[in-house]
Amino acid sequence: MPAARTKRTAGRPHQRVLTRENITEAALAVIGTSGYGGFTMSSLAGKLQVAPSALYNHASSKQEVLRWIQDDLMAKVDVTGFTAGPWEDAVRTWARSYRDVFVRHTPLIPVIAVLQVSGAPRTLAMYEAVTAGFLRAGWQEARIIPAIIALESFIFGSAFDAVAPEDIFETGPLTDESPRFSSAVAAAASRVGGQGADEAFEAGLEALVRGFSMPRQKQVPRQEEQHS
Amino acid sequence: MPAARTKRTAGRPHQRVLTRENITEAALAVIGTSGYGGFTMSSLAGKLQVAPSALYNHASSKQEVLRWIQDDLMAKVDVTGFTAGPWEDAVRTWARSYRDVFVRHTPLIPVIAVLQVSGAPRTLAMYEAVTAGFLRAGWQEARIIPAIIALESFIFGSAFDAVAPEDIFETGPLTDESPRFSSAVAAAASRVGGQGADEAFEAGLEALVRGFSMPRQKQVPRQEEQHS
DNA sequence: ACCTGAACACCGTTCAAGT
DNA sequence: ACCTGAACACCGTTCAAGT
Repeated sequence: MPAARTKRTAGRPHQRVLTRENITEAALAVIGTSGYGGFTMSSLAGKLQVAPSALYNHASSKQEVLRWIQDDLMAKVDVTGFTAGPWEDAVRTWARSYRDVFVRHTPLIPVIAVLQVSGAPRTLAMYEAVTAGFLRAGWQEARIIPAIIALESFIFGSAFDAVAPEDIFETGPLTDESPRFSSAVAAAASRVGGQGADEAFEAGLEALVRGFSMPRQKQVPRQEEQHS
Repeated sequence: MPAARTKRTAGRPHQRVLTRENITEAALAVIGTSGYGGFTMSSLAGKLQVAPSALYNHASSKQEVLRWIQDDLMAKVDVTGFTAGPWEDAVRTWARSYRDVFVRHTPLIPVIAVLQVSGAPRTLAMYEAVTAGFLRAGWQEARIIPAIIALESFIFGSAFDAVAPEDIFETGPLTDESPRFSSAVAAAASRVGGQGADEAFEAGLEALVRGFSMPRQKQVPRQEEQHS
């Protein structure tokens, strides 16, 4: 790594260190090694080898840096399923990758919920791809946004759940006071397969996909052919 | 024996100020007026008219106070539907009140996700009531916990969504780059009814209820009639 | 046993001063 | 134009000293 860090890098034009891209990249590096607890403006500045105050010439606040990270991560969400194949499969692929991306970034979820899409191009691109897939599957236009929001709510909540300790439902000394719940926890834990959070996510995803793909009418329908 | 005023004295027993109940109550008062941004150990101590350091004789950390609040709020969630009537209605009542309670307390959601039920008696009582309702509806025991977790994930995510500004989906100058999404946003916004978040919540809740109440046809052996 | 006040080790952010 | 270093107004938490 060359000592002279800013000026003339092998004939290339002058490169600035503190760009949005560099800051975002450095932030992700800090978070990757130290987590969000270790992500401070000071640690970020240290990674970039500048004084903390220098960051404020390029980002208006730590919150803005978090928004940059958020939009960056959104590009990693897999929307390829929405261009071909059944809607159900596309939603499953999208939802799983969406959750996987944000499981490691749960502190961003409160940021996402407030994020204005107008300033987040990659987030917007994701929504466009998802909407296109819903239209392609024949969805009525006015129903698409509520459905996307509902799916996202489930995905964000599931990301939180995925980082919870495995034993949060162990009732310990209070088992006698919650016999049915304790028994249900034991029954769920004894099943094979991976983590409890994954099973819950898959169960909920399946319920949502089925619930949304059912013909809508007021009564709970009898079992019926859902889609060709 | 000198005036032992600590316990069991006739007349007016000495009342301690800094009990778990008092601290929780004061914390809720501070949050009610100043929000979570204004909720600090200092402001909490001010409300109780003690020095901040005094709190640490009764709570090990701010995080513990947050856990107390969380368990306190859980008692407000309506589980009455699970004792009588159809499972679908009980879930709807429960989910709506659960979301309503935590919409004003979204900063607690990361706390809840990690909360050990063994130290949260009211949280445990809620789970016991919900589990009893699922059993009453004929649910297979091993499926109950994943379904509850999935519903909770949706509820927590929806609580975040409910506090988002209404215009987060306005595409502004980027409308041309996301024509289908922008059009869908406009179509959803033009509908009657309350807020977009409420419509999304109801749509997702309905999908989940339907999806979970459908007979499962795929991998699992046949299931008995769940509800009459 | 429980409270006070000072202190500690941090935060994010601002700003005059430099180049 | 952009960085530095000091400073500001906070945090949560600890602890010796008091009663």
